[in-house]
Amino acid sequence: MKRNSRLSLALHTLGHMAGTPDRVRKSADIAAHAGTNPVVVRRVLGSLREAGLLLSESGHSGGWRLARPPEEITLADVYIALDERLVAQDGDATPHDCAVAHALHGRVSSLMEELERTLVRKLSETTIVDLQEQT
Amino acid sequence: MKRNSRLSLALHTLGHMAGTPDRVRKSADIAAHAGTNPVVVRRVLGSLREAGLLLSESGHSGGWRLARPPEEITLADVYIALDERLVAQDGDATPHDCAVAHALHGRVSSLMEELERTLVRKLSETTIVDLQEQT
DNA sequence: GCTTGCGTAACTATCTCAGTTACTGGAGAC
DNA sequence: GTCTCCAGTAACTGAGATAGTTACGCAAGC
Repeated sequence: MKRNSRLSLALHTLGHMAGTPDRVRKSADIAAHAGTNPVVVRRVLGSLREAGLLLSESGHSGGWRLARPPEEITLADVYIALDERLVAQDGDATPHDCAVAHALHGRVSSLMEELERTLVRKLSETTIVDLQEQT
Repeated sequence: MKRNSRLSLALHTLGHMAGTPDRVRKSADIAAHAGTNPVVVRRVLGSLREAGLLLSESGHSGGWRLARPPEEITLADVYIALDERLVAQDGDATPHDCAVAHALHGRVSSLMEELERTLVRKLSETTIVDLQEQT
């Protein structure tokens, strides 16, 4: 897998779960389907559990399942749960006593924040159920 | 310096150049002001020269200066010249014969591309002259 | 021809992040 | 009770990206 795979892995898995919400899935099976490692799956899905999107259980017949109806889980929920930033933030927060640096930081960072808000808003318009259908 | 510093370095430098367009600057001076290395400066500004935004000269009284009036250089020009992607692209281009992966990729990547276009459009509304003034 | 500054290659140092190994502990099967 | 299955987690490894650094060549003035 490559970069930004956490969000892809999470959404891909939830997309499948939305199709058969009652089925309990093991991290090993999820990993095999996604071409990655069970530990990676547990790490990523663990974040979603902390956010209240998933439930996990140990032992025989244990595994992962949705914590609430799939139509109540949006892509934004997942994005936020993973604390992703697909829009780069202006990292130049160095306290530079330079007017140009200030003006630059102000303009760029406010622009990036606006884009970030737009992204979340757009993501919230799609639920994981929508991932079943072809666009 | 930290991440995404190439764009910051470029814009910061051009912002100063917009203030005194006739002054020729050495990469060593620029590097000192930006807290980085002359070679890094030459690398970044070299991309801007290739894009026709800057001119550079060797030897005594050599250095860097704008290739055209500062009011004709927008932040988008710089962004594009550096081939930056502040909006992440959906890297999951793996040909997965999985309907969910397909639906996911389609929705997310089109969203990201739209954001990218919005970013460039917004950046093109600001010239490096505007970096002089406080917002 | 000496100095100055860019151009560039090559190497190093960090940083991030996925992948991996190994172990713990809980929950059901038997 | 214990055995097996599976999640939880810590710790390490490896790959990739990128800034920083060193070194050297070349061009332009003095």
